[in-house]
Amino acid sequence: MAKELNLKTAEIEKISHIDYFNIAISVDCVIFGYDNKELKVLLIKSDLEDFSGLYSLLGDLVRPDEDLETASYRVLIDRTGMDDVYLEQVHTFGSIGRHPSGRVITTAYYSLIDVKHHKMQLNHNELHWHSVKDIQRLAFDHKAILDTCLNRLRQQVMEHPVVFNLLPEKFSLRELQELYQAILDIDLDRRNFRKKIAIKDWLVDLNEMEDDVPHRPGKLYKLKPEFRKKTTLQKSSVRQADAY
Amino acid sequence: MAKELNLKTAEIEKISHIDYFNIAISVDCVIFGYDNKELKVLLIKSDLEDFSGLYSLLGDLVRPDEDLETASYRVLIDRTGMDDVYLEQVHTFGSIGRHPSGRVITTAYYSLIDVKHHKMQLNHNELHWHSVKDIQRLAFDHKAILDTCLNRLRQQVMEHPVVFNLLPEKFSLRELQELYQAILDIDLDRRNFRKKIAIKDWLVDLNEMEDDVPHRPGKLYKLKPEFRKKTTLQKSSVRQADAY
DNA sequence: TCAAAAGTGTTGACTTTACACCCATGA
DNA sequence: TCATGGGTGTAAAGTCAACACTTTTGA
Repeated sequence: MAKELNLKTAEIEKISHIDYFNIAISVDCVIFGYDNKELKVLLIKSDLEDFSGLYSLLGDLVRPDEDLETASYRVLIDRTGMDDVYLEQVHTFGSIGRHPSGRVITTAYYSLIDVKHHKMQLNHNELHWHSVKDIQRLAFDHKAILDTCLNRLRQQVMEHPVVFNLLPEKFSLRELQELYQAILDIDLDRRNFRKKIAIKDWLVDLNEMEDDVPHRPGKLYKLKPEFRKKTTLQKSSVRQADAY
Repeated sequence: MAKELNLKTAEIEKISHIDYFNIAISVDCVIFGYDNKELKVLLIKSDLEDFSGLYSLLGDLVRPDEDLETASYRVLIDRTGMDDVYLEQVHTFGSIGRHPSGRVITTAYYSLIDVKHHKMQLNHNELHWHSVKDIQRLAFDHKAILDTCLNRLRQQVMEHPVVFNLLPEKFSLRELQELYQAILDIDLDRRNFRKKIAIKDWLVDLNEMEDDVPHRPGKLYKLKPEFRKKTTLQKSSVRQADAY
């Protein structure tokens, strides 16, 4: 049994490739945003007949001359106009039957963007922000992809300063706490939350105040620049190894 | 700019696929073992000229009619003879230049096997166990893949009962502690370690003793069957979403 | 003056770490 | 009888969770 299956990586160059190039590879981006105290995700109406009425994530086939990350980054730029974006690979979904038109393996990324950013503009009328909590079904296996990415995001948020990519540059601690609550779908104690954030030492006090609230304004903060970490695009795959 | 790049997932079926099938997809398996108080990984000598003298991970191209997991599982069975194996996807490496013979995107899995298992047999004379600590360079980007997988394993180990896949069915607490120490590359306090393991309630006391040690024998334990979790093969990609 | 949120500390419960002695076995 | 590891508990430090009152502002 082992014999006929025994095909070494090192022999790739020696075999006929033909049979192996019947698989397409795509990227799908779970683009998270935050608005109105809710975690959102950017979806587009599927125009595949198999999924009529359903929404899907944003993705595209990977071109032979671009990295996976370049491809996801391209999708992001195309769809949102944003070009300095947090992007993280999560998982690759490769079931045989996952795409009705043929064999397509997809690598899922999630990204975090500020929906109010001045560069932000949706390029398609069927492109909309949806509340993550309300999503029941999506086209393809995109619901599973969304769930996987949401779980990964939840893992990250208390350990790493990533959620700031969802906020405008200046924000109050209340806004930050509401964001955490939206992502984790739990309530947090205000005093404990503030203590925890203070200990991390991620923030700079801007000595400015909110000015658009109908109650006592809070102080404004921003993320310390050294914690800003957007895409890993500029670096090689070795960088990916360091990411943990 | 957005126009010419604007290729929707949903349009895959409408375009000519030709250009997109110039990418091959492979899996690479970081097969961890444990022997002689050291964490090992199974490597094969590369027979690509570009990497002469270097070792590489075990991998293979994915066939158009098999899932990613099926492909890794096939590599595992072919190379080790083992057919009930812990397997977990870690990351997909897709840099343009990562493979000298062409564009190959690879999804990395790590797996944990008992090197002393009776079914275990290496099918190739250039296939050997290497101490993870001693590995400096590997062919392709395999060192980065190994590092990424090792980091993932280290993350998993204290939270989830996975390391038992590296041990024979019966083991002593000393063996278990030595294994954790080998994986994490740190020393652990014996009393604290035993307390921590006791709290997790993963183990069954077999009421048996070690009988091959030159000192006072320790009790033998096994993992409670409900924590045995090998491959996710039998389930669909939805399962992958649950994995977090 | 009311409503809303800002801002702020302490206590008790729990978790984590550091640490040492006697015991059982085989050589 | 010696060497090796088995087996066990406690105290101190640190972390986490629960909880309430006064202040500031805008309406």
